[in-house]
Amino acid sequence: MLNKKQIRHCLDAFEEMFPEAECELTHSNPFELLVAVVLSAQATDALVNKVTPGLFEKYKTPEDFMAVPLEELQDDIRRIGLYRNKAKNIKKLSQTLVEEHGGEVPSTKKQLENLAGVGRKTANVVASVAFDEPAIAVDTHVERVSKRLGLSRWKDSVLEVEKTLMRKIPIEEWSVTHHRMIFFGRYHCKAQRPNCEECPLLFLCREGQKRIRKKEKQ
DNA sequence: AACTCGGGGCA
DNA sequence: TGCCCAGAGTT
Repeated sequence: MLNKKQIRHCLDAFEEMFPEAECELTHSNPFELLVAVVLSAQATDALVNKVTPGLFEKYKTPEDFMAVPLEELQDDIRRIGLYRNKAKNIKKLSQTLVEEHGGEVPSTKKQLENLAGVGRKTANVVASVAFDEPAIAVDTHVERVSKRLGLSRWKDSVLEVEKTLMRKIPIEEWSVTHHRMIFFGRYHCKAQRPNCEECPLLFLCREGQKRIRKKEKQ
């Protein structure tokens, strides 16, 4: 596991590589963000962004989602994948918003996690992006990057990764770091072919050095 | 912890 | 073709 100085190196490198990193899901209010994040599970942002503009043109409020027949909503989001469950969840979630939150999106992680189709990751993203609550949403990118760099241990669960990052990163940097790590993971420290040769963090990355050695042997 | 849902993108 | 993707819910 990295020490404090090494962690600072990581945060600085993330900033230098992806200073403008931010949530890429197109949305103009918390409700649209919530729906977009629910839809984005196991799908790419690019794909979700192709569907949501038209979707939000048609559905503007939780009531709109409640009113439409399930089959019609499923058809509207078919291209995204996992659409059967997602359509059900969005209808159910909309009903909960209306019945328990006055039609508004709640701002706390706990309230968000109680909504259908919203797990810890989605709750963290919405709380952080829409309401500026301190949170680190651990998706596959953040998890992979954390483990490769040694910001967390290999055998850590997703929850343990989140808790470790929260412990090691200053709270005022949680949000930016979250987004920068996602960009770092998607464009640089990729799951399949990480670009270790051109990585500014190779000097402190055991996984990267291991990969380099392996490549040199071949 | 493992399994399922699932179409799209990419090699 | 085969494999992976900004996960959540159930068993």
